[in-house]
Amino acid sequence: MGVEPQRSPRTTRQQVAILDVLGSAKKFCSAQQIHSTLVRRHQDVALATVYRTLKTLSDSGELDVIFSEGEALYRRCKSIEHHHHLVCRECGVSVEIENPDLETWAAAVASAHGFESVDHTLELYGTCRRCSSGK
Amino acid sequence: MGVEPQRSPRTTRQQVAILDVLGSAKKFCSAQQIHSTLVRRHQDVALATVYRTLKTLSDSGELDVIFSEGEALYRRCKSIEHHHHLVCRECGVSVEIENPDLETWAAAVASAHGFESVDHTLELYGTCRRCSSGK
DNA sequence: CTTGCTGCAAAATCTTTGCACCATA
DNA sequence: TATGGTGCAAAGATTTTGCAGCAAG
Repeated sequence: MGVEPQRSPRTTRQQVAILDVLGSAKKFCSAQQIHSTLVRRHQDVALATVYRTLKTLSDSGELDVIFSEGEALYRRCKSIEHHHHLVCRECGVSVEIENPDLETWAAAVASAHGFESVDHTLELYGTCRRCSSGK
Repeated sequence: MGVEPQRSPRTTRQQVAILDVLGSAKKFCSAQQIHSTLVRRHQDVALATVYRTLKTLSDSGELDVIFSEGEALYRRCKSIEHHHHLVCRECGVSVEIENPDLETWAAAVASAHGFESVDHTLELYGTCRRCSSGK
């Protein structure tokens, strides 16, 4: 078994601020967006630090990452279990969703083609009620 | 319904060369990889043209795109129907797979949360037989 | 001939990294 | 006070774009 990546041994003002932004966001955010939010809140953190922190946190599994249009988007999720998201294309709001059957299906398809240690990515993109009524 | 994006009105040596590389590839390739292959084949095409052509082709639906680790990977697929892929993390070989039930599930989950015009991305990543036996 | 496509180079993004300094534990 | 974390600036990587010239139809 692989060893779980460790969390940093020190708690800093910057990390707290970044986690705070992620905690109050119900959407996936890019490093740049988080950085802007921090600046707006007068809690400046260097962009490089935002990137480093997000990488560390996602490596340790504390953040979920999705790649959209060439950039990484991060979100702190409630569930630690494997799950997926229903994301609004307009505003980015996202809902955590589950699909237990998918695991079984994925494993079956994989072994049928001789693939091992299979993993999967699944995200749903749509327009949320608020955004579709807005226009 | 939306109008299907059009294919370019002119057929050029460059486009043919790019489609040829994609046609002989059973894996998802990045723009850079396609460019390298073209150079290796002495069919040089400017990198910018490769990017432009790939964008045009994927916009018109002739190419499937997936984002992996921050870069776009393209593949010309056999089926025009909506489908997914089982991709090898090591060598990139991919197999086209289907999951009809997913559409139904996605639509249900979406409407349950008030989302409209939902779309989804699903890709399986694993290690193919050749790669897992190789090492 | 027309004008869409290409090549080239510059630039825009997103992300990473080297290094000196700061601050947590 | 030791050393992990941070800030800053520079560098890397991927992708886009402006513009002049080429070439398909």
